[in-house]
Amino acid sequence: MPKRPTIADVAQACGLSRATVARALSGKGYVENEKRLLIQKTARKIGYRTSALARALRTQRSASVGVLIADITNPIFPQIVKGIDDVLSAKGHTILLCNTDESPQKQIALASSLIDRHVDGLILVSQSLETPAIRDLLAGGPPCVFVNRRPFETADYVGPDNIQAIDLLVDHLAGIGHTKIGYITGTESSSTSRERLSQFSVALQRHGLAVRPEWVFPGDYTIECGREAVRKMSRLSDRPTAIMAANDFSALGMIEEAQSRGLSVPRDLSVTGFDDVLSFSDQLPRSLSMQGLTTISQPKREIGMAAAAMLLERLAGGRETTLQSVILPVNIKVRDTTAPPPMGQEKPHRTRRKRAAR
Amino acid sequence: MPKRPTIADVAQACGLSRATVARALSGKGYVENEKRLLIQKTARKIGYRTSALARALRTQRSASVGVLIADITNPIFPQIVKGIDDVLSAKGHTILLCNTDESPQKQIALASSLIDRHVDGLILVSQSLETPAIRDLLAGGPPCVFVNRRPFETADYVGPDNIQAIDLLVDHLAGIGHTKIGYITGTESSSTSRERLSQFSVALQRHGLAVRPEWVFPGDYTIECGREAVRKMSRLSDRPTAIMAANDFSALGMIEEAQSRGLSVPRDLSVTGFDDVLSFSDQLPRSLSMQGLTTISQPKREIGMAAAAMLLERLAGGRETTLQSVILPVNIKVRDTTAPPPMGQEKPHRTRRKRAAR
DNA sequence: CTGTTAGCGCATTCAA
DNA sequence: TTGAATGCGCTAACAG
Repeated sequence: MPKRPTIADVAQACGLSRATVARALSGKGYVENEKRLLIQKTARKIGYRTSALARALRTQRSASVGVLIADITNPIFPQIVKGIDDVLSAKGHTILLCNTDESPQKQIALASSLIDRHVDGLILVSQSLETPAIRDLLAGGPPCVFVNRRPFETADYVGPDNIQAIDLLVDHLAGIGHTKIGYITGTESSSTSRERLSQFSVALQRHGLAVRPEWVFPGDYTIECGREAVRKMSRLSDRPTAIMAANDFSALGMIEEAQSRGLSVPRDLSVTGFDDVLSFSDQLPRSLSMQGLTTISQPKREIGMAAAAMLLERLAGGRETTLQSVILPVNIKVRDTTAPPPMGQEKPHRTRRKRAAR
Repeated sequence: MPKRPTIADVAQACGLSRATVARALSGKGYVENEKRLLIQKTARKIGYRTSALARALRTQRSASVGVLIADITNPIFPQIVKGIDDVLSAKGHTILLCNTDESPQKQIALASSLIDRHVDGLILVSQSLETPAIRDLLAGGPPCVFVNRRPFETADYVGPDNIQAIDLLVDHLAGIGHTKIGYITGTESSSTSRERLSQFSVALQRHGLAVRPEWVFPGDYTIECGREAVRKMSRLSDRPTAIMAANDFSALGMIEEAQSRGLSVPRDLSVTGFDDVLSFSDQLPRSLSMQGLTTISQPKREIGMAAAAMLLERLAGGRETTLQSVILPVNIKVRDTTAPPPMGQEKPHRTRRKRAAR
């Protein structure tokens, strides 16, 4: 393994001092033009590559940022990462991407590792931060921006507008006549999940409806929890005519279980999702994609870009900059899994008022 | 921004020398047990974190490996990355993941950046390496393992068994009676794509069939190229009864365009894909997922794990270890898009011989 | 067992 | 404009 050339090697090859070479290569400081050219040429010739390690050690800046994601396998995350990547690489930062697998242990191990590597900043996507250990760690670490889940109020944050999202869904369902609306939650620990649930209640009230606790099914973003919810529901004597799921996977599970029990979606039961995970299907005709799921589509790439931009700002401005919070608007995709409730059971009625655009 | 504590700080707080502290913290070398405990405690107290930067600079090992992927947005890659991550993080390596977006410029920029950061190794997933620049760069860089595409023979490589895959597909189609089989290629520059195409020809011959150049449609892994292929095909007087696509997206494009022209898939035209991108749909009943695509499923996670394991071996053994190549077996998923050819046009016939399992 | 010393490769001050 | 000298934080001899 041939040792890689250093500044000293270039300097020697040129008969100049290391300092001069360093200046020539970094572009900072005065160097006679002719020598600069010579230096650059020989550097290239002998295959010199500047060591980001040594530079970072010296300058205390690594030009890298760490990104923690909860599950690389979930289709919404790559899109967010792409957004982050697009703005960060444009500014010369390298992103170190790590997958925490929703595990607090991995979370702390990876965050430590990134901090040890002197990342200039951290972007935490959908991290729950349940343990105090991780919070202490972050407190002593570089600036960090939270995406999708906000562990505490005083933190830079970017996320979709959950309030608006729930409103859109409830308005849609109530608008086509549903009065008996259920809900499947996400995991307890997710701030996002709590926020959505609480807005669910608010939105229902706006339509003169109340939350029925037995129609709120605990979930965890999996297909299985959707199935389970339908099983539970079918044991009830008074059943909802529509159920909103915390994400698309739960919604798919519901649809499956409902169908296997002879319930037709949306005729007997309307179902909504969240995330629009199968969004590539927009490129295909309806006939080809699976039954179109009525769902909320979040601006994934924009969320990533906003988070990256926020971090850059913080990196430039230091700790003093005031805390920020960017909430991005979402869209509802009304497709095939929602319809008016079964006749004779509910009468369609008009929405009391159209909610103002936000 | 409070400067982060260094070994010197811990040493001072303990009234010991830096060397002793270093030994205590790294666990190497002799340190009196009592002092070791004291050191560890104070280190924790003042929030000391060892600088991976300085250590890497000193030891010339960064305990990190760079992973380049072609498109983080394509569902097959996250799975591969997960496999890589699983074995690498278990060994204490951090993975630096970068997205080249299929762009040669990004590819070279990112590879440079990773090498500059002294990654111990590189895993290149589906990278084309068209430019000599990148090949020179890699030649001077750390050990690297190629996944899915192999730029040259003398390289560590992990990938799916393309030969077997094509055989499975052709055997399946020929087995149900097709004699007129077409093909949509992937991008020219991909070794994988070339390998598959060449095996396509071999497999056809084995069934006594010949490749018809006008039935080989150039493609680029997109939905659109699938549509285009069907358009071209429909201008032909003598048409294939089955077309194999280089990946699932092209296959979807074909199905769409075929249907919009009033052709029924699979009654009038059989279609196969490659990758099994919608594999999560296996968890759902057929009725819910989109029309089940007959396709090849590769062991994505295993591919990632094998690549990581190979790199680790190379890191341990040095350059001397003999070059390796791991080819992993694939599966065919026969679903709803393939059926015997239209009657009267082709007669079902028996496969000449069953190909031995590989 | 512990401390002293000397770099890893680079950026940066200060003199020349 | 250039060169000599210093140190970022750590590890690895080596000497005590």
